[in-house]
Amino acid sequence: MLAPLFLNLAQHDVVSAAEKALLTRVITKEAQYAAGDDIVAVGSRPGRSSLLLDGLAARYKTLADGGRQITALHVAGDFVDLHAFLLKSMDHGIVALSACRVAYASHRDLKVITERAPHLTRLLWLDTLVDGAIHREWIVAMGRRSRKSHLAHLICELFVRLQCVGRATDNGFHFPVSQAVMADVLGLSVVHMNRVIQSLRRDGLISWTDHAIVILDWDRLQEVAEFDPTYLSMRKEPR
Amino acid sequence: MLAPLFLNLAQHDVVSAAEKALLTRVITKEAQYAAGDDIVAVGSRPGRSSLLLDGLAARYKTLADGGRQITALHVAGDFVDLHAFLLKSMDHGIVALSACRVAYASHRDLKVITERAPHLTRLLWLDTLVDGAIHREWIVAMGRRSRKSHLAHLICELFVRLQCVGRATDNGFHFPVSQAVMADVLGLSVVHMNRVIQSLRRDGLISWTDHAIVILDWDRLQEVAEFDPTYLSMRKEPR
DNA sequence: CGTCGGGTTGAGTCCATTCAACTTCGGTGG
DNA sequence: CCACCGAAGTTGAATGGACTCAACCCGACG
Repeated sequence: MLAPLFLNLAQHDVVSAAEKALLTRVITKEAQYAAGDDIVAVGSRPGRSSLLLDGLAARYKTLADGGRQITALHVAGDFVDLHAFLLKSMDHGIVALSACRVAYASHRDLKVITERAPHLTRLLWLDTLVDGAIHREWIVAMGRRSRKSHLAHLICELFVRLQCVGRATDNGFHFPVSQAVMADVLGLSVVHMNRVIQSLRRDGLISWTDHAIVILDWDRLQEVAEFDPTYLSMRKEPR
Repeated sequence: MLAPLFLNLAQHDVVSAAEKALLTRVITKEAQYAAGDDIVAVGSRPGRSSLLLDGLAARYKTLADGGRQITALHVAGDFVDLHAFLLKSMDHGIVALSACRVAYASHRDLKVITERAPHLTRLLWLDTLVDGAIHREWIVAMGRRSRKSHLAHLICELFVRLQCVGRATDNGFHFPVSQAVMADVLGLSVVHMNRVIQSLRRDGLISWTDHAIVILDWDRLQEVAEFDPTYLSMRKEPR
C-alpha cells in the first residue's frame, strides 16, 4: 500500500527495512475523496498528516475577491500536509483534483519517529524541503518565465515526479485536470490559459486531450522550459 | 551573538537553556560579506549552513536570458541555507543585499543534533517549514494579487519579521535595497516597480526614502495587502 | 567638473484580461 | 429517442496592465 511513498523517499536515500516497517506500523486508516473534496480544510489544526496513495491533489489559498491560487500539486507518494505536524495550523486548504486514496499518520507517532529514528526523521524533513525547492521553482516561473515556458516547465516537472512513483508512461501521463484549475496554478485567466496551452500544441511539443498529456518532443519541451531537475534532489546519497 | 536566532526560534516554542547552549557550541566562525557578495554559490555543496546575524540576504535563481528572480528575503536570525543540510546541492544562490555578518554550523554537527536533540531538531525543521509557508504566500501574491497589493504584502511581512528579531522601529525599518532588486523580487521591470512604489506612496500608505521604509497607515496597508500573519506561525506552543 | 548608479517620467507596443459568444460533449429527463 | 442542460473548451474584440526604449534628474564620488 505504501509503495509510492517508499519510491518517493528512496529517490533521495536508501530506506532500510526497519524504517519501512516503522512507517507501515504508523500509517493507517485509509480514506477516499472525490474530485473537489477538501482533504484538509484551511484554518484547521489536524492531529494527523495525510499521505496521498493515489490521485492528484492541490494546496490552495483563496483571496477576498474569490480568486484562488494553487501553490502546489501533489501526486501519489506525497505527504500532502506533513508540514502541519510542526506548523500546527493550516494556513491553506488541500483539495482533491481527482478521486484520491489517502492514508494517515498521527502527529503523536511522527513525534515518536523524531525521537527514535533520526535518519527517517531526516528523510521526512527532506521531503518537506523538496516541497520548498519546488515552491522556489514555481516562484521563478511565475516571476521571470514566459507563460509558455512556465507551462512547459510544469509539465516537465509533473512528468518526472510521476515517473518516479511509476505513474507515468514513456512519454506522457494521465492528467484529469480542467483548464480552469490550471489557470489557478499559473495565475492566469481561463481564456489566456487556453491560449498558452494551444501555443504549446501548435509548436508540436505536447498533445493534451481526453485528460491525458502526451509529450511529443521531450528535448524541445525541456529547452522551452529551461528545465533542470536538480531541484528535485533525485539522487540517492546519505542524508 | 546568537540573540536573533534565539528570538527567531522562540517565536514558535520555548527554547531550553540546554538547547541554547548546544547551538552556541555548534555555531561558530563568524564572517562578513559586503553587499553584492555571494554568501552561497549556486551549484555548490556546502558542508555547513549559514546563519545570518546581521544584514539582508536573498535567495535567487538566474535564467538563460540573464533574468534574475529572488525567491526569498532573509533577515537577522534566519538560517539562510539550512535546507542544504539535507538537500546537499544548492539549486540557487544566496547573495548579500547589504553588509552581512554570518556564522556557520557544520552539517556534521547538525546531524548530531538530529540524533541527540529531537526537540531542537523539530524547531530547526520548523524553521524550514516557515520558509516554505512564506514561499507559498509569495506564490499567491505573484499569481493572484495586484502588483500594488503584492508590494504591500511584502512590506507587511518584512515589518513583522523584522520586529520579531528586534530590527524594526514602531512604524518602519531600515531597508537598503534598490528598486532594481525589488523588481527581481516581484518579477517586474524596474520601470514598473517604480510606478507601483509610487502608487503606494500616493495613497499615503508608506514613505520610502533614504533606505528606510516608514509605514504611514498600518491598518490600510494590511487591508490593501490582505495581510494575515498566520502563515508565519508566530505562536508559542509545544512543537 | 564629469561620471555613474539610482530614481523618475513619457510614449509606444505587446501581453493578458474581461466580456461575450459559440461549440462540443456527456448526462438527464420528457 | 431526442430535446435540453451544464461543464469544458475555444474564439474574437476591446480594454487596461506591463514591457521596452528613451530621456532626464539628482546626489555621491573620483
